[in-house]
Amino acid sequence: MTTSPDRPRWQRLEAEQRRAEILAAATSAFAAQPYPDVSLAAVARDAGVARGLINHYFGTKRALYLEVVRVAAEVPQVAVEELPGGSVHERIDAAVAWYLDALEAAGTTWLAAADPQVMGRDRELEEVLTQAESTTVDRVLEAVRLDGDADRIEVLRALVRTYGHLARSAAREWLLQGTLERAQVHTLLRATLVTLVEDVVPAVAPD
Amino acid sequence: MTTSPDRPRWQRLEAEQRRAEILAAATSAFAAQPYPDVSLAAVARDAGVARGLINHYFGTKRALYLEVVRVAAEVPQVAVEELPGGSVHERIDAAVAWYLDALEAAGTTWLAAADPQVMGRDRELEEVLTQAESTTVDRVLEAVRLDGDADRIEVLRALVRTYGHLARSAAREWLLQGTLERAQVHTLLRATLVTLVEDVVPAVAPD
DNA sequence: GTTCTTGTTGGCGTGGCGCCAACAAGCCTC
DNA sequence: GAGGCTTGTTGGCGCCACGCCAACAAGAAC
Repeated sequence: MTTSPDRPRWQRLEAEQRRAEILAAATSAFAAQPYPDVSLAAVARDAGVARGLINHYFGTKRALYLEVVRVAAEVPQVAVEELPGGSVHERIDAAVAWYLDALEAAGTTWLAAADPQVMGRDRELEEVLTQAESTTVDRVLEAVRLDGDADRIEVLRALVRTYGHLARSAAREWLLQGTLERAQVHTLLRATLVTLVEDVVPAVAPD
Repeated sequence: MTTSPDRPRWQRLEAEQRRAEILAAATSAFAAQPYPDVSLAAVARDAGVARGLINHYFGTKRALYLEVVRVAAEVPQVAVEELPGGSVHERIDAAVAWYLDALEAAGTTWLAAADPQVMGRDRELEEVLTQAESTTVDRVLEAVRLDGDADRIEVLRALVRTYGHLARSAAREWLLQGTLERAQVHTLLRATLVTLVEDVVPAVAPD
């Protein structure tokens, strides 16, 4: 025998850590292939773990996927902490720079993972993304100093959500496709957000 | 026996028609549930057909899905035919109205099925959507009278693609979520497209 | 050293997908 | 109008992945 017989065949980790390792393996798996092509067996092999353990921690394959998306969607939020002072223009410029910094740091992982294969007609997934999105949206509203009564705030949120799609799309063109450069994306996001705040909002949802 | 014994047990259809029926059943199935929850057996039952026939026409489940997306993504393009004359502002306004008309007519089906969020790490699906998207993008470039050499055109296309995500997102807020009204969406799309053409493009990709 | 907790394993049962050979509906030919 | 031919259509077999569960053992507690 080359290995001593009393050497543990597997290591007992803290639940949280083992869970994190599985989640990491799953994240890269789901980032590399579409959902149905990802086999839990492969994820387990990659995480150095028995396949059944994945079910133990996450229950179902779908639940694991949702968890991956949930975590990935929250990545850029941690970077958004303190808000800069100054005029709205300055705050917008700083917020855009933040966003791009956060993306550059996080790598392309979240762009790949946080864009689910199927968003249509999937209440649960939609829920996860909407939830993760709403925090960021409110941050942006705060950054551009927009608020209002209950009716107005819903319209403002909707507008900012659409802007969010523009932003993510631009980030993809930059980081994944390479069709735009960072400076170009910055210009695009700054200009459109200024238009949104100064032209669209007054016309669409006046105080 | 209640049925005459020489009555055919099944009807022989033209390949194209049978294919269309299966595709219709699949479309509503994929619109109703996430991919892995859709069983070909259920689709076959819904289409009144043997399960094996689906494989005969589409090969694999994934190929069927891609076909559904492909068809759904092409819906709004048929409405974009003649371009209006006049100034760029007028053309933009008309193009936006077109787009909203087309969506209103097509119903919410394509928004659900051909979700623009569907991007990430899936080369084939990305291919399908990009392909369906490119025609529309070039139409928009034509509408706003933008063109240029090979280098510049790629940047312009990328910019318009990001705008497309904003537009689809706004359409969803309007038609699916009900958080925005048509007039508000119109204002948003007009203003941002004007900004894109008059501010962003000159700064990002000058002649 | 002994016991207890619980993280971890391995395999069984089930269900769905891909494939294929046989069947038959409807057209063509004589 | 009978027979043959094309090909749309069926039904079922084999395989693989997932969900579940009972047993195992690593490491802490005492």
